[in-house]
Amino acid sequence: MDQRSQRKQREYEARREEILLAAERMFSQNGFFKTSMAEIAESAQFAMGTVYRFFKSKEEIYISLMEAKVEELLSLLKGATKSGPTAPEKLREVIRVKLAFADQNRNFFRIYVSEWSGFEWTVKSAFGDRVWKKYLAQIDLVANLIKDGIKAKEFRKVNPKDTSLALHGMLNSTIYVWILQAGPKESLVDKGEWLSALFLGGIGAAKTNTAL
Amino acid sequence: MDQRSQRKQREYEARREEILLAAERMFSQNGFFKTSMAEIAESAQFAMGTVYRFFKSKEEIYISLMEAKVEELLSLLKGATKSGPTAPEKLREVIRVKLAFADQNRNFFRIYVSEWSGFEWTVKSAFGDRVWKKYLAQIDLVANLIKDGIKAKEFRKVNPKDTSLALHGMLNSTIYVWILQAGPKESLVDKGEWLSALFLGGIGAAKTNTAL
DNA sequence: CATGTACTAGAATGCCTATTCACTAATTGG
DNA sequence: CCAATTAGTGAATAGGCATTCTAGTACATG
Repeated sequence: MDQRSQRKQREYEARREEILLAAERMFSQNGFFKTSMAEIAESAQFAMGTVYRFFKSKEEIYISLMEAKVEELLSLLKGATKSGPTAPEKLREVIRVKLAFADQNRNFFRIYVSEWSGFEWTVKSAFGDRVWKKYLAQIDLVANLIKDGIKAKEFRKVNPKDTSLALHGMLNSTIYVWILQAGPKESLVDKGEWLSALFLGGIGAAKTNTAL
Repeated sequence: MDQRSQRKQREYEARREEILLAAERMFSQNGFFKTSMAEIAESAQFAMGTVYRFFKSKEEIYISLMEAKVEELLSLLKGATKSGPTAPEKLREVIRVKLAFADQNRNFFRIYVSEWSGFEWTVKSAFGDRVWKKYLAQIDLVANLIKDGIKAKEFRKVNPKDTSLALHGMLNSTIYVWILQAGPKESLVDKGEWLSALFLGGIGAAKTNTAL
């Protein structure tokens, strides 16, 4: 009996997951508005009525999707900020982790980067708000890392939050164009090294910056 | 007779312009999909039918809007790349110009940054394609500047295109968050200096990079 | 078995909104 | 001042799509 209901529970989750995966596929192809519930249902191999047993609305699907992934990324990044001994090393790990995640989750990132801000229309809803806050949490996380680095004199004095923001922008645009253009050959993660170098040392021709 | 038709011409343009302005207002508030033709018409103080005398479709309004602005920005940037004597100085000017433009065109930038890529759904149409190309032209413009700087040993050896892309990402995310959060007090352009410094010298604590 | 319960299905509903249309008002040239 | 052309109007049309509803099916329970 308990066994039974456990299995049920698992199956329920599995189905829910399948719907989310299907939704991710469709959203990443056509964006939120141009994806219809019929398409999601079909792609998940369920009837529309069934989809509605798992999610109250199309928006809820979308938000669930975003929230789960953003959370996952956030926790990965948290791990990264605890990796190496010095701030620069931690930072490099952060960059690597984000790129690797993007590599692994192209569909999601397509949505994420292209609509991350397109929240205009959702931000008001309590859910969208939560996702947005988690995005800001990522920025803050790295901002703190930078702050520590400054204290340790590993970084020069900059505004941590602005700097973190700039870094994320750098990464996002790199990721986005990579997703749009790259075949599976080029590795995104490979760009991590030089992005780190760029961020740490800048583009200037000065005597090699040894902060690395 | 000729005089008359000139005046007509001018008035026609003026009305068209008003519609575009109204559309910009609405799109920047609610995005493309959540803005209805009725709203645009009302905001422009015309009837819907009239709007359709000027534009074939909602999409055409949107694209016209984007195209005009992107073009303007592109030509401003072109000017900037011809400003100072050295590449780093030109680069600083590029950054300043883009920030100033964003400052002046907040509504547009709200759309631009949040949907720049959201072209998923339009990119196929010939128009959207043109806009996208002009965006890439901006990237290339700066990439060339960087290439020149490398030749002149003012910059270290980097991949110009990737670097340009990273710079634009940095700027875009900075701009976007500024638009979302700032009251009119803080000046966006003021951030130009340190963004230049960040990009040229990085965040590392090394001996001051004198490329500036 | 008989009966209730949980799932699944996909057609029907109802709303929303881009676009068109039949009409009125203005302008123009003679 | 009068056709005739052009500009402007907003209600009607039409199609799309999120959501709901009714009905059928498997499965569990007693």
